Amino acid sequence: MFVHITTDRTPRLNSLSDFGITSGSNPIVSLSEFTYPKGKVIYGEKEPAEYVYQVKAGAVRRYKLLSDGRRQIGAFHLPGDIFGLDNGETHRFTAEAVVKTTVRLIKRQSLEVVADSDMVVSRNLLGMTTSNLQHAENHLLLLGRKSSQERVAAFLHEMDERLSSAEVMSLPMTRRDIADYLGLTLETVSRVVSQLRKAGVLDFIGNTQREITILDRQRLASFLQS
Amino acid sequence: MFVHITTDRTPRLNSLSDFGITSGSNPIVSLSEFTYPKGKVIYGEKEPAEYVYQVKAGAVRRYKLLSDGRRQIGAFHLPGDIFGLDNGETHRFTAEAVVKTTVRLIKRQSLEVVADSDMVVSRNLLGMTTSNLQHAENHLLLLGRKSSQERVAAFLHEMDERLSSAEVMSLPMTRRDIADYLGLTLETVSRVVSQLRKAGVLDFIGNTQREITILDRQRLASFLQS
DNA sequence: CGACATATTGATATCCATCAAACCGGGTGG
DNA sequence: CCACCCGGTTTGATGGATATCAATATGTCG
Repeated sequence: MFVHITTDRTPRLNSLSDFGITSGSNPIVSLSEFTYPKGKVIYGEKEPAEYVYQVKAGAVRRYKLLSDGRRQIGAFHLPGDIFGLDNGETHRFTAEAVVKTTVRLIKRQSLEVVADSDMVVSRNLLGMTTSNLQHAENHLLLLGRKSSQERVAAFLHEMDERLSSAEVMSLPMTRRDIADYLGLTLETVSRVVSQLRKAGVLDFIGNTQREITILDRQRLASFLQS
Repeated sequence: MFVHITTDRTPRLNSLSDFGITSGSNPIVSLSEFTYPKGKVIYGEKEPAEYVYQVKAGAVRRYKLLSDGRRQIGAFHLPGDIFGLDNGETHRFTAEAVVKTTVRLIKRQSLEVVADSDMVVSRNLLGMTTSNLQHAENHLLLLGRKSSQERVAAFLHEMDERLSSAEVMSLPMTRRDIADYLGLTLETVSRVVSQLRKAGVLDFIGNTQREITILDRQRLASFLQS
């Protein structure tokens, strides 16, 4: 269906460790790079899992859809993150570029071949899968039992840790994306953000609603509930 | 904190394959059995992950708690299921016996030692972790985006597949357990079950509300939404 | 049988969704 | 450079699904 490796791809020879995977023997495997425009599907749910990806620049959302269009985003992937490692023949999510995004990719099969003989790589795959699981498990608690305030606070806290450089975080995703990650509507997300702003917990920077500073991490954390 | 291996434990020598794990060399590792009464904690969140468990008889709930008591059950484990495989030093959930439950257990460390040299075992660990992840991913969609009817239908569908023997399924868990699995209240679960009963989709058997027959799988599936 | 846990059902409240309008910022083209 | 458009956001008014509170019914276990 989706041929994501098109004409302008730039194949490179590289090492697994550049992909964030340490290897005992550190063999050379082929890596390539590709850039997707904003909104482009990188792979679709149930498509054969041919590649594993690492975000080089930009952001990716990974989601499931119900037949009537309801969407649940399972995770956002930011620079450095690896995604698409489904340990199976097909992808269980759709992956889409949130903004213009450059990824590096590696053939799943080549990774598996190495893993079969290299215990270090094999352990790495298990480790990555485990951290995906851990993230999903925490998200279950959020989706099943937390209030809208707690959800938004948790999201901001997560993003603050992951992409805040120098006091300001620039959210690549829309309110709708955030809502679909948190199991809310975009209006509810917007209202809670406004509340937090009025409460002096955060503020917008300059003239955009995507650039946010956390003014009071202490108080933000107090909305978290653990 | 919790010493779950007490006096009456029955250590046995056994093979990994009896634990549902195939191994290339199939070495002998020690397995023991233990029985927990209804409601007993098997291990607590953040406790060191010393053992991996397999349900022999009974049922287990695995959950996280918020400080104010809100509970999210991540999974139920039924006979044959393996749980407690957290691939890390500590457990990320609390595990509790839903009813009187017998488990077999294996030292995590011994499993890891084998996995380090046996690629087949190693792949098995990855496979189990992946299926946990897959279950969690589907549950994210349910918790984030499905209606109470869809949730209860999905639960009944899951249980029908997993523990229905000969037309009748006997649910070991209470309405509260089901609610905490589905991110609902026990009253809402009860109401939806009543609806489904009035609609002729299911019925109670004999004189209990825990023994259920699905009368119309077709119609149950129509509540599922995919 | 009695007592306690669990389940059902009803009445009401609450949080969040939905519907709707206005606003804002960025880009485009006259 | 301004006017307009368009995607995204905010804010308001209202509704609805599910939570909460409460009473009754059912089931279980000593």
